[in-house]
Amino acid sequence: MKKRKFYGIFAILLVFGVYGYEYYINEQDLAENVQEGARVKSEGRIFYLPTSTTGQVIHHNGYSLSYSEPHEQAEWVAYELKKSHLSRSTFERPYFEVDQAVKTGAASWRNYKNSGYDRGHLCPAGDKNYSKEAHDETFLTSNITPQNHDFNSGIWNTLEQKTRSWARKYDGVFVVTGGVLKGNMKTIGNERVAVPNQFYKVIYDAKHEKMIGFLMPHKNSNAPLANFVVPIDAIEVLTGIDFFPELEDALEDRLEASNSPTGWHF
DNA sequence: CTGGTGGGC
DNA sequence: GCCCACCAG
Repeated sequence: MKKRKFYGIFAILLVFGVYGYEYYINEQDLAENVQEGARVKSEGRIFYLPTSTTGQVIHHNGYSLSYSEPHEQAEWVAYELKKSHLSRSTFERPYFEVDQAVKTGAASWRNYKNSGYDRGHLCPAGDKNYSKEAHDETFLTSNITPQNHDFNSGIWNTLEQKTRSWARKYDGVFVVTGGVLKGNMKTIGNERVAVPNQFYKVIYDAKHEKMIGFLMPHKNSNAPLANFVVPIDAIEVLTGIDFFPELEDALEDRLEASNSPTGWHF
């Protein structure tokens, strides 16, 4: 066997070996994620979900959500983004499916057809590329909200990518995200899916005990992400949701209202 | 990465 | 309903 050929085969085996190991590790992670009531037990840590203003909390394998029937979308979606979830591989986009776990009936994807709005993921598919099952689960309509394409593919996408980079840098983060379902909103489709005027994202770094919140108008912007940082409390007042109830008091004081919270590297 | 449309069977 | 090609920020 020639040396070049040997190294070629060796490289291929190495690549498959690494991906195989990551797949094995991720499957173990999924099995360890026990969900009970309003709590998610993850790696020995009890993670309290946000409060629900709608009374309809649903747990999927990769994320939980609180569904607002009047707005035909989730008021929040919450999940842990582990460092081990980050993956270079990707999966083919499946078709959107109505979430059968929503007892009041989740919105149909047809509301979005020719609406001029994207079917915008709340929990991004890009955060779930560690397995096809987890990836496809993000294509339930309960995880979707109407978004301007420029916003979705613009600054919102930038924030989602920054979140992934923080998960890599800080060894995982917890994420809660959604549209602000308040005030006068446009609707789309027969089921009148509300188009939020603002979107928020709350990110919690459990390892370093720090938290950051973003509030963005529903329009694209070229401004730096740091310009959209707000105190978590401001998002709570706006939405009526309590994020991370058991941690909030201790961390809230530490989070300054400034545009560059300590510890978060932009 | 984030998404869309149109055509064929 | 599903799959494919092709498109844009």
